Amino acid sequence: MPSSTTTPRTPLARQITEDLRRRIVAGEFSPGSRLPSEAELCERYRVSRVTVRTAAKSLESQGLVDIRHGSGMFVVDFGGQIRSGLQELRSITETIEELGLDAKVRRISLTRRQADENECARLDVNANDEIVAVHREILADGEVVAISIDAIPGNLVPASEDVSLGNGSVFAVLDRIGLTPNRALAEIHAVRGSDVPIAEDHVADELLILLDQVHYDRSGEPVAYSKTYFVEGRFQFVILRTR
Amino acid sequence: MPSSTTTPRTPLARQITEDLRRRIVAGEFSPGSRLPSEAELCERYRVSRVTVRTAAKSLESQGLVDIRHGSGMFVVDFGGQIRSGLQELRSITETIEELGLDAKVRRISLTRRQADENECARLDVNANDEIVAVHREILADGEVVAISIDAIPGNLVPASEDVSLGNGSVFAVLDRIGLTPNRALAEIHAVRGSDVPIAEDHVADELLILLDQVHYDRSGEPVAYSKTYFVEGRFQFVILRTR
DNA sequence: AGCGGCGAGTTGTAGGACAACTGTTGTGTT
DNA sequence: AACACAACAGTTGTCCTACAACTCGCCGCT
Repeated sequence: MPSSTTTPRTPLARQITEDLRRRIVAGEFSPGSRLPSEAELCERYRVSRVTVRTAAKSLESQGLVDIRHGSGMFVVDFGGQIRSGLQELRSITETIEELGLDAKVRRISLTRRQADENECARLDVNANDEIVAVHREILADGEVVAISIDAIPGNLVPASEDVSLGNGSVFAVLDRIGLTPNRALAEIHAVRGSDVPIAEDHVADELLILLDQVHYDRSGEPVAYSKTYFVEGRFQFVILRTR
Repeated sequence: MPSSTTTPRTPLARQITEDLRRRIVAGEFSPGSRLPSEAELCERYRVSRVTVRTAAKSLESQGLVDIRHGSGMFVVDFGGQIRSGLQELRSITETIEELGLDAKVRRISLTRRQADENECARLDVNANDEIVAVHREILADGEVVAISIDAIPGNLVPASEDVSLGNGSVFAVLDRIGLTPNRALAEIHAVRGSDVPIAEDHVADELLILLDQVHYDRSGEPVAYSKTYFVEGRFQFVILRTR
């Protein structure tokens, strides 16, 4: 491994993808309307058509736009409202705030302890290895919408970061220590409130959706294992399915 | 509208995307391994690099491969097994069969009736318009894994197709009448077996995951509204979340 | 009015060239 | 021997130009 690793700049195509995505979800282009042609976007961004096309294709496979041969690129129209989908890897609080709600996080506990059997398998660590476990409640407009358990291998997190783990986003901490997750494998399950290990009394009779996911960094190493229990009816999961 | 509309051929890039996808999920390239370089794929498929790159990018945004600048394209490794994700728009039976199970469909009923309030809103049809409703059970290896209700606006389906609707895939019928869905907006809910309208007795105590989705064709028109109830634990939902 | 073809505009594909990045290999220094 | 660094080959990212395929409205013809 080289001694000094300079981080490569973000590719142009990705920058343009992000910019267009922001503009679309911000409503700059109304649903159903046609976006500027590839040629126009080339001038606008001062890049080649290849780059614009790469960005466009990316948006298409995200389900945000529809590219029609010979006709143009159109903003997908889902009855007037665009919602944030589950397939994009973003923090829960971010998603809540994008819906215009007030997001709050309450830390319930933060402990360093031995990994259990399940966590060992998911995170690919040895039995008895230490992990940092954070239990939290996520509130939208003062109402509990989700309960989460995040587990990170202890050797990845310096003890100095422990305190900040419970406060802000787990993503932010992972970012800071250079372990940005760029994909996750998520299982979806339906569970009863009484089966949630850290549930409060008032959810015992509720149904919840469990998002059971392992986050991987760009090198393919698992960096976090999280179980997030969403209270049915208080948080709407949406998936854009394509093709 | 022109009198004769010839369907355009499928773009090369899409064909290559599909072929590579099949090869990858079939295990032709082992997880973590490097795929042939773009230049090699160009020769293999006899297409330009633009086309190969378009296909590659598509696979990347599906979460199947990881493209690394200066290094190559690698099959994403999720602990050794690649599973079919929920974000791809394919029939349930196809998905089951890809997992190596024996898929069967049992039609419970097929009726033409007035659309209810919910269906009107989702399908954007007028109250009292007729719809074709199909109730089915989907079995994997003889066990019921899902119960589905599919609703299609009656004016879209010639009565001659009614009989085939209950037997094969709903997708196949929609294909035949030129209404191939190319995207869907899906909500995910957790429900009790006792809340499933057409449930058998034996699922009353089970939990189910409801996939509540509207299918749109390429022109953006809703062509089908389906509610699919999956028995928790018998069908594993997986989502690949990226970036 | 209706039909049909033409043509401008747009996306899809081709081919060649160079820039940026990665991993390895080799070389020189300590 | 161990380490730092330069060179290099291989790969993906971007650019340019040109043409093919497709869509849709315009216009003239019947």
